[in-house]
Amino acid sequence: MKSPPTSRSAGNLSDDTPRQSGLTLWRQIAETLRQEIGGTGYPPGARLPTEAELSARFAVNRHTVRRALEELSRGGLIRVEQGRGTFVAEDVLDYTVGPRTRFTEWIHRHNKEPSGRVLQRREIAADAMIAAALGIRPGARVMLLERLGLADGTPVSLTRHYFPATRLRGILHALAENPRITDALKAVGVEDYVRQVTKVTARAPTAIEVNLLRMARNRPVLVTESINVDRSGMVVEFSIGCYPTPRVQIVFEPGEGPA
Amino acid sequence: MKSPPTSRSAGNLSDDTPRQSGLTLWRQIAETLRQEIGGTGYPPGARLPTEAELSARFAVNRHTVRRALEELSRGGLIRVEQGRGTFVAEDVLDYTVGPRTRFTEWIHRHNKEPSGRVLQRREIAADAMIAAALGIRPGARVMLLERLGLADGTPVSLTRHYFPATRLRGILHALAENPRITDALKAVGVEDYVRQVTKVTARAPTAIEVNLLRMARNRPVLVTESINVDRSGMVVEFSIGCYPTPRVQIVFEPGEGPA
DNA sequence: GATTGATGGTTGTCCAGACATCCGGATGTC
DNA sequence: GACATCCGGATGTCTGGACAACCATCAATC
Repeated sequence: MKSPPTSRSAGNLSDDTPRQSGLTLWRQIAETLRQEIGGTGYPPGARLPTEAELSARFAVNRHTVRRALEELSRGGLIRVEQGRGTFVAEDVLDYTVGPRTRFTEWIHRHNKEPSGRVLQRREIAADAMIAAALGIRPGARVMLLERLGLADGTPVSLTRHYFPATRLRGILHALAENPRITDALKAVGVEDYVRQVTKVTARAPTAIEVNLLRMARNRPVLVTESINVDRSGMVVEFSIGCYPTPRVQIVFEPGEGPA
Repeated sequence: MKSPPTSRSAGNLSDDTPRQSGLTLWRQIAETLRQEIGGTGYPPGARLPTEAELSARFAVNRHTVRRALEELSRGGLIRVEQGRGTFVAEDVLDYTVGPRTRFTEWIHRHNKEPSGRVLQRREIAADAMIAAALGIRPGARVMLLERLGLADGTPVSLTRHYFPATRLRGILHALAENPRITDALKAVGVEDYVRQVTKVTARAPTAIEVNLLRMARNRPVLVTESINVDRSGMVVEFSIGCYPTPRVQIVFEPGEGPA
């Protein structure tokens, strides 16, 4: 059907994109699609042609199209779903990290409805990392709360919160009754707390995270580690949060600051 | 040479890893390598076997090995270099973002020798984004400094700094004479300055960034945007920084803080 | 009416091969 | 000695094909 191995440095894509000699095919295809998506050719949420259709259009093998789609997917422009198709990604959600970051207010600020799903709530023994963050000895009792955060029903965060059980008597009960962490802490006597330190990294998501956050496997998650202290400086919480890019991006804004 | 299509749900990898039915081959291979790298089988910087050797060892096609390596590379565990081989990644460098973040001190804190390479230093007209950040009108004169930061000779940051030229008379000359930004600002009368806001995102790197930062194409860069103000609150600098993951990770630490 | 099963369409994985591109050392040349 | 060239080895790109896994829908069955 086609000429053999195809000396790839000449000729044209059957469609509009010329085969520039210096650039690989999949990059050219990715760039073409990127422009079409950016140029209102496809609105957010719209479905792209299938891989077979695209490979026919650009007159390349399906794998080459897949390479281009993977690139766009990693960049966050599209979302690929097995058995369904590929879709243009939705808008991003700024996550403003400050001394007083609260989930509910974050989502409300974006005119969306916050909700949450508790995945775990139980007592565990502190490992070395948790102990160091909370300033307690390894093995001490720690309350773990794992929560999936949603904005208008779509997942935007996956957070694990660790509370020092001995310091905060009754925190497990309080967490069971109060969906909001701020309320639960208030119930055990912590009127106010501020974020002391936040650490940000990016990495590939785990399978579980992909599932819960409903994100593509090949997009990075932003990972934050933060320590919250009360007004007296006592550590009341250590939390690790995962956020799907590019649905969420992190904005940091230092405020008046305590200590 | 091999049995046909190979019903992949049974049998063993020729080496040590069993073909668990539920897991894809490339994931199993990635996991095996991940453990071997983690378990001191390969120290940081060590070279892994070639793709051909690995595909022979696991008795799979070279493409399957490549898929596994790509995964590890995206996760930051290894670094793949065309024509040379694949290597175990080095340690990470914490980038502590605080009100008083200075490049030189950052690197010194890690017992490394800071150095830099100026890529651009010229006057430009402010576009909308820069103007908004600096609080000046679009089109106003702005001094641009683009710099590659190195620690012990390896690139760790790529930053673009924008200074309001009319406010900071003589800044171009000062920058030409002083390698350190802190010194240059001091030369034009800015004794001290603090970071007002920092924004963090992750995205795929551009080709230029891959080159300058000597990083893998398929690892994300952390992107920061920050605004620095002097003691009176006047904006003296707006900067955009790119940092290669996982060589660099960002730690935020709010300090005493001003305003 | 609800569950089950079949079917077609779509993305995901794996194989096999060919050639391009890049790196680095060896070799040859001036 | 300095420089250019060649060449083997390594990763990068592209093709072509086969099948697996998953999704949505519709038909058949209970």
